[in-house]
Amino acid sequence: MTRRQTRFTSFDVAALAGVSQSAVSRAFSPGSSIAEAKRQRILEAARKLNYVPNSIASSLTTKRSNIVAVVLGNLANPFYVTVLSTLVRRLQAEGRQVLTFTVDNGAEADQALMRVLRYQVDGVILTAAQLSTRMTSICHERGIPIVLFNRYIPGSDASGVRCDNVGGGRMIAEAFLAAGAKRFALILGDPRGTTSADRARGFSDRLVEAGIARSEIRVVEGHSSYEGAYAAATRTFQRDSLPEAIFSVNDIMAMAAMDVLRQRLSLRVPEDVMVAGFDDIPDARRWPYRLTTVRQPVEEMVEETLSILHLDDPETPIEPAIDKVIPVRLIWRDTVRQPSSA
Amino acid sequence: MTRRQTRFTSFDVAALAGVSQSAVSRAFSPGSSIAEAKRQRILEAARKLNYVPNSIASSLTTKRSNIVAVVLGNLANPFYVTVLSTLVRRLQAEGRQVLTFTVDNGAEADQALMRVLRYQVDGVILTAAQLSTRMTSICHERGIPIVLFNRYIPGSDASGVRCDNVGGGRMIAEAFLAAGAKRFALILGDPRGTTSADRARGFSDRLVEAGIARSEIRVVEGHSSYEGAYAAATRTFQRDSLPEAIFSVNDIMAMAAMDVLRQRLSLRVPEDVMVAGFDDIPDARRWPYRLTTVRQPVEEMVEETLSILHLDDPETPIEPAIDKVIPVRLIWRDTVRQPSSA
DNA sequence: GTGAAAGCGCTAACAT
DNA sequence: ATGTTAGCGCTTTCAC
Repeated sequence: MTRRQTRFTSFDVAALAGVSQSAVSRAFSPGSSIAEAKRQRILEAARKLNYVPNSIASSLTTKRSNIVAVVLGNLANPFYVTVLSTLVRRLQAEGRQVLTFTVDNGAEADQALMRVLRYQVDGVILTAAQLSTRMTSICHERGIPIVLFNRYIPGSDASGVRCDNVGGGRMIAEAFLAAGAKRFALILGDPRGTTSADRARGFSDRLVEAGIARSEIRVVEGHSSYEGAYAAATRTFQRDSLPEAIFSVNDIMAMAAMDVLRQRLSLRVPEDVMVAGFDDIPDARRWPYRLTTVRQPVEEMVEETLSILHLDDPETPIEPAIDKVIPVRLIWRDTVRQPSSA
Repeated sequence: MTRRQTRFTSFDVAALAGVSQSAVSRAFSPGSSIAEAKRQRILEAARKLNYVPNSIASSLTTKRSNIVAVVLGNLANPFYVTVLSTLVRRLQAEGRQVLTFTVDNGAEADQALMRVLRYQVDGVILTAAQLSTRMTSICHERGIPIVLFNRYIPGSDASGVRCDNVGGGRMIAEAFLAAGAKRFALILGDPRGTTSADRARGFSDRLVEAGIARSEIRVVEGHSSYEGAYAAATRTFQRDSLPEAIFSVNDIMAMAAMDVLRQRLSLRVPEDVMVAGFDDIPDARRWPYRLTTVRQPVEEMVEETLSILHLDDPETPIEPAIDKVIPVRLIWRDTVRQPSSA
């Protein structure tokens, strides 16, 4: 089987249907003025030739590709899998394509972006990566809107959508406080990301407000991954010096902590140690975790992201950086003792 | 901030560098004949203007987009997350982009493909979806290679890469047999896919060869998802009529079965009931599952897929449908009793 | 090695 | 409503 060199073009269809080439173009552009009968004839001819318009060619003239780039950190954290699949489903539904990129967690996305820009993408959604301000201005110069998903870059003029990370951290602190905890541990994620830092800050600040000394909050670097947190928890937690409550800035690390507690130290959660996470990923909702956590409203965040992108009306000037913060809520499950009053 | 209408083109760079436009093109095409000094001067000018070549325009002439389409079922099964991320990493490394598509599990990918074809993609990788033979011939007509990942379409002339599903099913049967099991259950996945059917067939055939009556193999529809399998297992398995060994055609459903067994029926695995899966997803490797399973060699399967795609030399005629089957191996963990001899 | 010029397959004025 | 024409930003002969 050899490859045919040239696929059919609108000229071929035009010839077959006995019309002009521009008529073919119109037949495939919703809302353009063409007689319905003629359009049908053209569509018929197109079907015979298995013709579909060449988007590459049309992008060249319209300067719109209908492609959106999504830049992700690694997919080891199920939360970002949910984000990606929500984004893909949503964008596909409105007839757009998704160009997927991964960059190492916390690495600069500049290089990836540079490559993406060649494709005249209509917009960029960036999650889990750093971005230089030079890069954001390059995008702006070209009129490519870019929105940061669940992170912000201090001092940057890029828009972003995120959930209330600080508020979520506070909620966990309050839950622990209500359960009477006095000694805490805090498992941190990616040190370069604002997300982890914000959640940690909300948590610590609330504790300090309640009169807890900072020295009563042990800080552990979990590196945002199950493995990283598992190793760190194994090193840090010993039967003789245990915190009463552990807050992990994401669910995947909270699961690792629970595994260490229960499997290696034969401790019970929440009776011996309480644990809480952040994200509300599917895995942590189920037995044996049933994790108390803060839910990120992914659907809503995605809608908000898309609305900031303004994919429909590219003429809209890119808005001055907006920073949309979406409220979160606490999901009570089984890993934090709940005061009976609640 | 308003959007500038036109980004810089090779003409702008040429003007700034005092050369012809074609020189600029050459400066960005590795291996084209241009004096090194001149190329540097051009690159310098390009940097000043933040110029990057427009891939859309170049695709129009070269007929190659450097884009590969990946069509996936839903991402709820972590195995496909691994596949996607391996594919993305690998393709990115060689300078290609990935256009990601999802279609409902088992649904036809025809429509998605039609859309993808507009983008002159250099190749298509299809996982977890059905495809009409009409569609494969349309791709072939256009010289777009397509490879089926972990599935095949009987009677189709599309190439495919898959692991030895039948062989893997047999391995599990043998493991169960060696442990002395006599009554079995088999949790099926997507009824429209060949993958689930092949694994099930290998399993059943081996048992029958060993003298087990087909009536001793209870078949359960798990619909390929955790939730589906959890519901089915809850309905099917009761304390008074239990199989001795359960084979689930994928890990995610095996995890669901274990959860039902242990949490709802208070049974022990493997002491009371043995369980085995297929895929070897990260989650199932860990406590509390430690699942005995068949590992799919994803990296190898991806390499094979890419090599069949022949992205580098598009002139190569598309090979007659090749059906590459990669051997698998059994990963012994804790959910199947292991004869001490082994 | 380098520049001029002819497309690639479309869309968008512009006529009619 | 329809056809004609001029690009979109590149790559690629083809001369020189």
